[in-house]
Amino acid sequence: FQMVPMNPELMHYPNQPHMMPGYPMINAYQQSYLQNPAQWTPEMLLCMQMQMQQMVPGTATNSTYMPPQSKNTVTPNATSPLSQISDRDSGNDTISPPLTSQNSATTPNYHNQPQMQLTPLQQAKPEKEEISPYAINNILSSTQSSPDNGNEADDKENSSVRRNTFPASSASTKKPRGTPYDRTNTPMTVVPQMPQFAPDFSNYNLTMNAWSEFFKKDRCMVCGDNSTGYHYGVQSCEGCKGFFRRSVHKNIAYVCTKGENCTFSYENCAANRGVRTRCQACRFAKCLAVGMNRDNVRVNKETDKDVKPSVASPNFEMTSQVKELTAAFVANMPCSTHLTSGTHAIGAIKKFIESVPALSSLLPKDEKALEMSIQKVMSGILAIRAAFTFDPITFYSCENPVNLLRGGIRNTVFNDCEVALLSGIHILQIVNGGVAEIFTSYCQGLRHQLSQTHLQEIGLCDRLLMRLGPYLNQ
Amino acid sequence: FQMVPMNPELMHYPNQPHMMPGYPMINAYQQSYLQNPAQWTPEMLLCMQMQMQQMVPGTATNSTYMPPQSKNTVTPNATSPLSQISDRDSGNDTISPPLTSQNSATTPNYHNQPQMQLTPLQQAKPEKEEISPYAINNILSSTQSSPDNGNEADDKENSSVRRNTFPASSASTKKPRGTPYDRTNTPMTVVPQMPQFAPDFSNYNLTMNAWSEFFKKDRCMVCGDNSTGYHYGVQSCEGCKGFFRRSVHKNIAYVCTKGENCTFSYENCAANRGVRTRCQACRFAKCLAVGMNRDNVRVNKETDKDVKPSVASPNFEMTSQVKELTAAFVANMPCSTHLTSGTHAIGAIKKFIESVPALSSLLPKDEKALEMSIQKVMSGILAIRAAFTFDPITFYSCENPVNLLRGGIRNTVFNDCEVALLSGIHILQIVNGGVAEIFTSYCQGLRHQLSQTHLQEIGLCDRLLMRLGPYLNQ
DNA sequence: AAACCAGGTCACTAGGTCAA
DNA sequence: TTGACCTAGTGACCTGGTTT
Ligand SMILES: [Zn+2]
Ligand SMILES: [Zn+2]
Ligand SMILES: [Zn+2]
Ligand SMILES: [Zn+2]
Repeated sequence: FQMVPMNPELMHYPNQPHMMPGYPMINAYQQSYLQNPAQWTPEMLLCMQMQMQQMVPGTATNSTYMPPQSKNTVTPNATSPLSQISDRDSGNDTISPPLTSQNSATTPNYHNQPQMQLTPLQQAKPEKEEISPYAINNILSSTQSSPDNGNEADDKENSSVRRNTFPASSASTKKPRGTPYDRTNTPMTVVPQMPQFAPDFSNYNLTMNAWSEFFKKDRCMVCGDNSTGYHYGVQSCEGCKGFFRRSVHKNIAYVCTKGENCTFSYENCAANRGVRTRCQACRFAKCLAVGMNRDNVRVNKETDKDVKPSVASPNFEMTSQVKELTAAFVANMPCSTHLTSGTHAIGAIKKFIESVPALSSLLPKDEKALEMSIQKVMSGILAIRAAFTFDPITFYSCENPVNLLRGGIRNTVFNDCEVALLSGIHILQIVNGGVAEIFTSYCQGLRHQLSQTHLQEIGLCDRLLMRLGPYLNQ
Repeated sequence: FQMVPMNPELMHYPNQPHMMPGYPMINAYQQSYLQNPAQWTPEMLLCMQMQMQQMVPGTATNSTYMPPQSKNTVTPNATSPLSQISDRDSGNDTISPPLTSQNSATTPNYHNQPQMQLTPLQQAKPEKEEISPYAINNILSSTQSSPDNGNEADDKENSSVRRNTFPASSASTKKPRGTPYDRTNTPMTVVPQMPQFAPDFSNYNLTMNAWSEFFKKDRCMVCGDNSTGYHYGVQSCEGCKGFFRRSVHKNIAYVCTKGENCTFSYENCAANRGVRTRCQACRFAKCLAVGMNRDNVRVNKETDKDVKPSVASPNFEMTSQVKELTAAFVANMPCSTHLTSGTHAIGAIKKFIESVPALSSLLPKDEKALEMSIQKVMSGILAIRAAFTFDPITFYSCENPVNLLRGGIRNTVFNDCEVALLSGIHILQIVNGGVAEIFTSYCQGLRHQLSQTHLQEIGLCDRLLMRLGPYLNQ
């Protein structure tokens, strides 16, 4: 594979997406999004991660370990780490002006970024040494900030004198613990200052390399920070892990005082690491929404017991029917899976239905009739997935129903249980009109679940239920 | 290492920088600066801190967190506590006899200062106990200072009796909270009154020791006070932290009405904690300039939706002196001109100086002596041009000074006013040692100007000023 | 025995307080 | 309005038990 040199004909900035062979497409929206770390949400990051993964194998989250509940592993592609990224420039905020104060009209100096010519599918060297599990510091440690003149290659710059920043303290690149916010003008700014696309895309390779490197790291499903593995069943960072543990231990019922008007609601609040500490209620709700499991928290101290569960009923118990449905969903088509084709989808749905007696008993036994029924419900199920999970469903165009489903909903990331319930309810509506007794049970389960995880959104359950069934099939 | 005794031959005060082995060089600007705490800016202090750090290891601010495994190498070099600072008179707002009441023209009594003979690289003792995070109280409480002879190891100094020379009322060492001004409304000097250089530098060691001790503490990037850690992303003191929080919460639109006369503005902002009329607009602007992050403030009240976020940019006006200088520069040797030869340069500089009475009055009237003086300043002026304009100065090789001037500066293109001021300041330093009143005016004008055009680069003015004068002529 | 994930630790920094 | 002091989280890092 040979890197194609930049062709000015290809540059359609900013209106047209920019394409490079071997790299995913970047359009104006994505670009502006990526260049503003303050707005990053884990949903968006995961979405782009997936794009990146398809184009640049090895970018995927290759965490081999899976939480015990859901062992079915995904990892579709072989993980081949790609080019070495020069995130030397990722931490260049040691010299850059604080971005926050006066970023009004300052044109970034694109050409001061170090020049690296890397092909996207290049082979990588092991890079094994001194990898900290706290991925933040991995980013940080690679930020011996580049000097102003990126042209001259001064790899040494070991003399601490050379640095341009003010605080003479030869700051250790480690982030101090317990500091939710980044420091300005220090190399320990956590959100890496990613290289930006030059207007003429002359630094496209460099930038995309940095991004694919960034996306190699697993993200916290709650706040989008670097995750340190699975905590309470969910990829999450140390902060969200500790926050969830403390909350459950103390049995705190947070109340978001803003409610519907809360400017800190999901998308603004707990959704990204810059503001995750602003509203505890929304953060905790998000924790639950992405599937953090209270049961994984070991509450064995009696000091924790005496505190009464106050407002929100923490001990929500799934009915056996909901449990059954969720288990079947997780076993056959969990949210973390990507359905790659129509055949794949049909097979998964079929197995899913067959594992739920309450559903399969309502469907025809005949193989061919069953297939027909599945065909009828599939489009809806795919739309649900596309709307409320990270599964991109690339093989099927369902834009309209997805828009219908997502309309007016703030947090559009649902967990396995919720998606399972939505799918089950949709199936029941289609094949049975919703008259079965199990239908009511599912609806109650969904309402209950949503009241836990989406406590902000009054009436969410009703809105969702009204959109399922025949509506989805047009 | 043996301390070299003071050699009167080395003292070229005030024209030449003062050098001592093991200590950084002090030039006229730095000296006058250090001796006037009312003018201290955090940029300048940090700049000198950096110098000090290079020469006196251990002066560095090593406040960074060290992970426990690397316990071995904290104090990499010998921290030299050097002399205890006797800033009794620093917190004198409550007790305050001496300097505040009649500090009109009192010559400081240099020889009453404690005599300490310490080598700059001396070993330090831990000095760990009872360190308050509110460093002001540390300064205040350190009035339990070491005895006069630093030679004898006074590890204990537990007796509160042995106190230092300065008149000490052993009153409560705690500073009352929230008192920017004392009750008599006189300027309060929380910034400690450092020992000053005697005219003959006979107390050089003592003074430098005190300074290196002073520079060990982290400084507030906004006002130069003792910082208590990072607040909103920036090393800052409790006062600036609280001020920033309140400002963001209330979303106040400050407006500076004073322009250049404002005491908290960029050019002479900062350490003037004692000045009665502290300008909120300029303080807030400075907070933003040094990188304080609005997003770190958790705003949860909607009390203030009405007030518009303000820019709070004070509009400055050039003083007549700066105007005069700039006009002369533009008329005779503007940046757009290329000086083509030495003769050309000399003629232009001569006409430039002659058009500025404030300069020409300081230079000899005699034609030949004037020529000599111009010869002395020309190399510096040419270096300034070569460094900061597009004039190539092909007829004169000045690579080293140009590199010195440009080092660490991002935007090295200055305008006419700035180059004129730099040239003027350089001339003053060379021919006059920087003692003329116009010198201060030019420095303020430059700071002022740079704060407008190079507002990204905090401390640029100080860095530039320290490089002018004798340094440029080697 | 290596990887992983519970709980725990404690330096660190938000907001709040209230005398001045 | 200010700012020295306070308290309540916060999260990078650790340790120990469990799984592979
Ligand atoms: Zn997180
Ligand atoms: Zn909220
Ligand atoms: Zn301050
Ligand atoms: Zn002002």
